[in-house]
Amino acid sequence: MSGGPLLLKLEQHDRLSDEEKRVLENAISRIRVVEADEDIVHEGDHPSESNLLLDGFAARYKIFSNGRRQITAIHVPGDFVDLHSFLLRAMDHGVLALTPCRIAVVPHTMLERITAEHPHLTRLLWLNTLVDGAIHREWLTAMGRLSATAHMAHFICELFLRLNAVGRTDGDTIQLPLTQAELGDTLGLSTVHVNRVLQELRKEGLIRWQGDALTILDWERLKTVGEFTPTYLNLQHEDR
Amino acid sequence: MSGGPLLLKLEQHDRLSDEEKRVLENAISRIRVVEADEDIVHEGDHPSESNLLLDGFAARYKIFSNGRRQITAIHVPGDFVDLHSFLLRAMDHGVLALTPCRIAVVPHTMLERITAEHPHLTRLLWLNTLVDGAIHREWLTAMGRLSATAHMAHFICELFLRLNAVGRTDGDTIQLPLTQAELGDTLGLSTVHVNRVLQELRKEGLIRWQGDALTILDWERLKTVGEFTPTYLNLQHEDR
DNA sequence: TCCATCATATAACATATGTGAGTGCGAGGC
DNA sequence: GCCTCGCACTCACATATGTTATATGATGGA
Repeated sequence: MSGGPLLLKLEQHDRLSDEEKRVLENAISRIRVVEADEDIVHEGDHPSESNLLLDGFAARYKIFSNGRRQITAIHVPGDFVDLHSFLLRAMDHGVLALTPCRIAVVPHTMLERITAEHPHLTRLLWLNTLVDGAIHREWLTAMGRLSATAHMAHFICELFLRLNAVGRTDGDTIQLPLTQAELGDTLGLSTVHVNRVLQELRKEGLIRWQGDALTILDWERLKTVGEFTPTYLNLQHEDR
Repeated sequence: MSGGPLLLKLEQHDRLSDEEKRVLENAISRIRVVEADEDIVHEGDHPSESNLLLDGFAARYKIFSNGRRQITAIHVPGDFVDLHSFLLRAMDHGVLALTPCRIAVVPHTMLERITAEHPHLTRLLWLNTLVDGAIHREWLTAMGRLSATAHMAHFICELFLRLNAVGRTDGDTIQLPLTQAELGDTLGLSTVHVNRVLQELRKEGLIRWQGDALTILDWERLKTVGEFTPTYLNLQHEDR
């Protein structure tokens, strides 16, 4: 049952047969726990297993020599943080636990077996990495063409919907366990500017953020400010 | 034989059996030609086939209501410009022909057949979309954390290597059939600033660019300026 | 041959965002 | 109960990049 969140997520895209569910659950070799601020996978590793996040928040990131950092993805429960390492082999980035994380480990040998024997399940796993790609593209357009404020609004909208899709929202509030510095690394902004932008969203009455709890106060206006349309998240159900 | 460039590209990653090659070639239903500045696929489409670029340059892009545009990928011969539509179903972006393009069309029914019958080939196609994702991540870090000049240098290095991998370089020069406005849409810059940055790279003796022909005059320094390391392109050969 | 069009190039100016420094608060260690 | 330490927050100032406008030259159509 430990594969719960992944099942939940794959089933958003398409129906799974009972056998497929069983195969997925059997693919998990063990459960791992990673402390906050530790790497789940290191850049440059050649992992022989992939990590499915069951609980907690994680981030994919790249670091430059001089310490600048860019976060390229934020992961929430149900996300396969490094499914791509199955075929890409070398990690071109690290994956960091932003909070304590509970993780289901899936050996690549099991993934290889799935690709050999379960075409439909294979397509759903492939699809999973394609949605990652779609999110990357959306982030690229937000980074390239939105103001810092709009980008922040966009990010919050996305994260809300992704958490909502795995049942991790509480009304209009979500847990956002990032520091402002980490948010800056995510959006490509300085920490100072992240703070300015947050003040603005608060002053406009769009969000409240205290401790870890972020509440969307005006969903419609936040969406407008962030020029957000959720189609790229592929949260609808289709045959694949 | 029309699948030539794709074979070339898939074989960079791993060896293809003769049967796999045959299957791929038979998957192509027809050859299409698309004029420059026309869409190869429209945003919002639900295509029933995917497009493999044989000749020409193409760009994936998103447009905002007010006309701002962001290009999220530049495609060169050998690239599958919309393989993801096989599973994502709806196009979350358009694909534009930057030059006249010759394209091999692969029906999704054939892809489905491949996933059912040819696991290894399926993994290589999946891998292809994963490399797209790796490039997206690299672009995200370049957008978020590099100066405009460094970003431009990085982009040029990448494009050079990708063209080189499919035999489309001529010594140190490549064809770069983009306008400065298109380059701006690619890098998230204004046209004016693209021009400034190009002047700088020229003044520094790093590149020459006349007409379509871009020559890298000082590869080492260009790499340094762009903080470029090519591992993310996955141009080495491994078993998958 | 002329004209319209488009791309490059440059200038003057506006502004969004970065930088460096410092304050204050709250949590956790001893 | 004190002392760090990290984090949120703010200020003054610097600068990279955007904006608007204009000139110039190449290209292709009528």
